[in-house]
Amino acid sequence: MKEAEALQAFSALSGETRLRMLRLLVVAGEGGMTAGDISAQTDAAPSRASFHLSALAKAGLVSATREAKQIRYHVRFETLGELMGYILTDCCQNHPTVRSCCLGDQGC
Amino acid sequence: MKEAEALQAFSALSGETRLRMLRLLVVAGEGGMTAGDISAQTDAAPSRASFHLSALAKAGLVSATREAKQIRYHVRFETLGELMGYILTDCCQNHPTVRSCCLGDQGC
DNA sequence: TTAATAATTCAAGAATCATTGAAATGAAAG
DNA sequence: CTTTCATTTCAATGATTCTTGAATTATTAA
Repeated sequence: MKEAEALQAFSALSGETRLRMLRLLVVAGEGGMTAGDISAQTDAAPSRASFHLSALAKAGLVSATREAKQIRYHVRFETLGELMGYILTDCCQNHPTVRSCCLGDQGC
Repeated sequence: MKEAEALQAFSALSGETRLRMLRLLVVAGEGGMTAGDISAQTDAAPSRASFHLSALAKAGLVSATREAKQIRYHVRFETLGELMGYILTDCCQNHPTVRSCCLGDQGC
């Protein structure tokens, strides 16, 4: 991940509504969620939801696929992993204090 | 780390100047850097550097200590580790794809 | 084709953030 | 005590970003 992409990802994650949307999509898992469901569950008007979802999509944090009349969104864990890698390696040069976040529950 | 702190951190990292400042401080290591050095090495006027450094400090990503006439800044790896933990655990629920970023060079 | 539904795009104004230069603060030296 | 140096704070302007509602596109059904 390049600096420009990381900046875009940080920017996309730095809004309350967008972070909540992403977390909703994480909980939704494989099934994802439609734009309408996301709009409803975040109390954001459709145009506002669409605006924020497209910011997340532009940053590669979510993907969108049309499904009949609706558009279904999925979280893209790959990009989140790359962002983690950027922070850990490019930004923090693998500093052990940062790296220690990896020592959680299910090890690695 | 709470959501509000994570948002503040993402916000602090979502600017080119601030990300560059943080990376400078990572490279500087234990010694840290003075506000003047950071200002000079980023081509940012002193007031501008001060503005961005205080945003980083407010997010807990850097610390500041006065040293005679100068103020020395250090990166706070702890906060960066907590941010990584937030993304991995709170945000992504330890999803293996995100977790795989931990499998780099010096293992864990 | 027409109507209905789901979502996006657009335009306007509101709100927030960044930049600049000048003034103020804090610390050391003469 | 005054001056100088390093940095921050302040105020004004400029630039982005966010929000809202209306108009538009895309899809399906009647």
